[in-house]
Amino acid sequence: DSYKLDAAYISFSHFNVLGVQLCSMTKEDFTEAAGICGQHLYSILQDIRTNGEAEGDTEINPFTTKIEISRASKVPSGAPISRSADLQPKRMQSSHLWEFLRDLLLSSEDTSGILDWEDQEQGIFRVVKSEALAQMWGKRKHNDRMNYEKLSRALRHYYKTGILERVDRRLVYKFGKNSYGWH
DNA sequence: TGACAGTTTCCTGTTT
DNA sequence: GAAACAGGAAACTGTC
Repeated sequence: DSYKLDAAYISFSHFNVLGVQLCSMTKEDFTEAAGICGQHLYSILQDIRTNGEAEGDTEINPFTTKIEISRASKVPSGAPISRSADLQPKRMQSSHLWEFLRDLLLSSEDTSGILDWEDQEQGIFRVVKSEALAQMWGKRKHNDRMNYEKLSRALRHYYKTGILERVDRRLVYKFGKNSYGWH
């Protein structure tokens, strides 16, 4: 968001490295790994290395933070940077429930009042038709036994990870600090 | 093949 | 009484 880049076009799979390793990459290594955004990303990295944190950008980017937490911890220190033959960026269709809800809220298609924003600026939304929503989710996951009880249990797991925050109202949820893309 | 994240399923109890 | 919420526990599934 800060650099007006579409994260979907960045090959994050090639950056399973520590910060030290990242900063020691040559320009050729970096641009090869980063794909079509390589040149631009490399100049941003050089700027950060030279000037420290980008001016006015003291917040942690939740997207990159997510990558660090979920991927980097699995890579042993000093592991070589992967060199996949396929360096083309891939637009993955995520199957995560909260992203499904987010995309439904943001989509222009008619959701027949199944899910609605209460306050988009704060990320607060309401489930209007609980069972219909569960059926949509079940359809996405090819699971015809899905229901709202199970869906809501999955949503409650998000409270402890900060993807969602509690709203003490029935059928009302709020995106938390570790969610993104709904603003 | 094992570890892990993200659910899914089932359950008991509570609140609205 | 029904629907929704809360959260523990274990199983399952896809990815790395």
